[in-house]
Amino acid sequence: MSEPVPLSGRRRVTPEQIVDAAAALFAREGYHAVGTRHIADELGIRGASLYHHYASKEEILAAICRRVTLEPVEETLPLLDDAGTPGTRLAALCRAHLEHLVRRRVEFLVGLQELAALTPEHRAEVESHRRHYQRRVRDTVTAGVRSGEFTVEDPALAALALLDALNGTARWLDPAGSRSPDVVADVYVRMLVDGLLGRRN
Amino acid sequence: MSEPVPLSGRRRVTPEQIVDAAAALFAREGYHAVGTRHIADELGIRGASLYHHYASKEEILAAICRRVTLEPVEETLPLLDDAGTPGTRLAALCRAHLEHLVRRRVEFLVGLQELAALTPEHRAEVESHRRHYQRRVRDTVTAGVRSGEFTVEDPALAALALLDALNGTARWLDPAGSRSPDVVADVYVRMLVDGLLGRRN
DNA sequence: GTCTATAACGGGATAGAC
DNA sequence: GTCTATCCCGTTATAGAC
Repeated sequence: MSEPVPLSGRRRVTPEQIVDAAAALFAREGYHAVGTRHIADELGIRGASLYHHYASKEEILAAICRRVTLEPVEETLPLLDDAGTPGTRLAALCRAHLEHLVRRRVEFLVGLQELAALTPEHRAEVESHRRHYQRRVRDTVTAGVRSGEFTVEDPALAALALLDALNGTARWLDPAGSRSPDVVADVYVRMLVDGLLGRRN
Repeated sequence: MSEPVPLSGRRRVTPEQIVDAAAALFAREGYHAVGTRHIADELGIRGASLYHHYASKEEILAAICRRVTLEPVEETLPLLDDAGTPGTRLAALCRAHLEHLVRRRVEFLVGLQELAALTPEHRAEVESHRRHYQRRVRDTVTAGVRSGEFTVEDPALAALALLDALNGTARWLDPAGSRSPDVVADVYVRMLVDGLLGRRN
C-alpha cells in the first residue's frame, strides 16, 4: 500500500505497515484464514515480532476497523453541516463517501465483513460510529423531504438504499477499470440524489 | 431453520439439515471461524459423522453457495421473459429478488462473504451464475433505456446500483422488524424502478 | 449412519537471547 | 525491535468398531 520495499534479512517495521499488510490479506482471504505468520511473511519479519507492536491479532483487526469507520465520521460527515440545500449537501457527501471508499477500499471491505471477529467492545465501538453516520444521512434525507426538495416516501429506507448502493461499489469499482472513480461518482450522484431521492429540478 | 428437534443421544441427520445448520453458523461467525465440531454439535452428532454426508467442510460451503446462486437464476430470472415492458418486468424481478433474499437470508450472506474460501472450481461456478444474473438485469435496463421507458445515462452502472441496493437489504432487513419485507419491497420497487431508473409515468 | 480414537498439521501467543 | 524456540490447543480428516 506504501513505503519502500520489504524483502529479506532483518527488517524494521511500523504499526502502519502492519495494518496495511494485514488489511490486504484479511480482505483477500478473510481474517480467520490469515495466520499471524502470513502477515509477518508479507512484511519480511517473524511472527513473534508482530507482538512488539500489537498485543494480539484481533488488535490489528480492530485498528483496521476503527480507522475505516472513524474517518468517514470525522472527514465526510462535516459536509452535511456546510451551506446549501439537503440535496447539494448529500451530493457532496456521496462524492466524498466514494472517494473514501476508493482510498480505503481493502480496509472498508474488512470492516464490513469481519465485524464478527471483533471483541464485543471493539464491535460496539465500530457499530456506534456506523450508526451515527447512518443517522446523520437519514436525518438529512428527512430534512430534504420536509422542505419539498426530495419526493421519496420513506426517508429511512431511502437512506439505507442510498448507502447500500454507495457501499456496494467497493466490491466492483476498479480504479484502473473502464470507468474511473470520478466518472462513477458523477453518475452515482445523479442517479442517487436526483433519481432515487427524487430531487426536483 | 426447520425440522423437529435435535438434543441428545444418537441422532439421524440429513444433508439438508447439515447445510442449514452450517449456513447459520457460517453467516454468524464466518466459515473459517466455524469448526466441523461446531456444526456437528449443532446437530447433536459427532464431527466424524459429517463425513458420511459430505467429503469435506468446503463441500458443505459449496452446497450453500450453489443453492443461493442457482435459485435466483432458475426461479427469478424467468420473470424477465414474461410479457410487459422492461419496467414492469424489472419491478417483478426486484420483488422476487427481495423475497428470495428473505427466504435464504443466511445462505445469501454466506455466498456473498465466503467466496474466497471456495475451491477455484466451485468459485468459478458460483461467479458464473452471478455474472449471468447481472448481465440479464443489465440487458433489461438497457432495453428500457432504448425504448425510452428509463432515463438513466449509464445502464450498466444503474444495474449495479440497483442490485447493490437490493442485496444490501440482506444485512439489515428484519422479517420481524417495524417494516415487513412486503412493505420494504413495495417501497424499494418504487424507489429503484421509478426513481433510480427514472421510469416515465 | 454414528461412534471412538487418533493422525497430521497449523493456529495464536510467550520467553528470553541478542 | 527482531530473533529462535517452544507451548498448548484446535483444526480437518481418516480408520475401523458397532
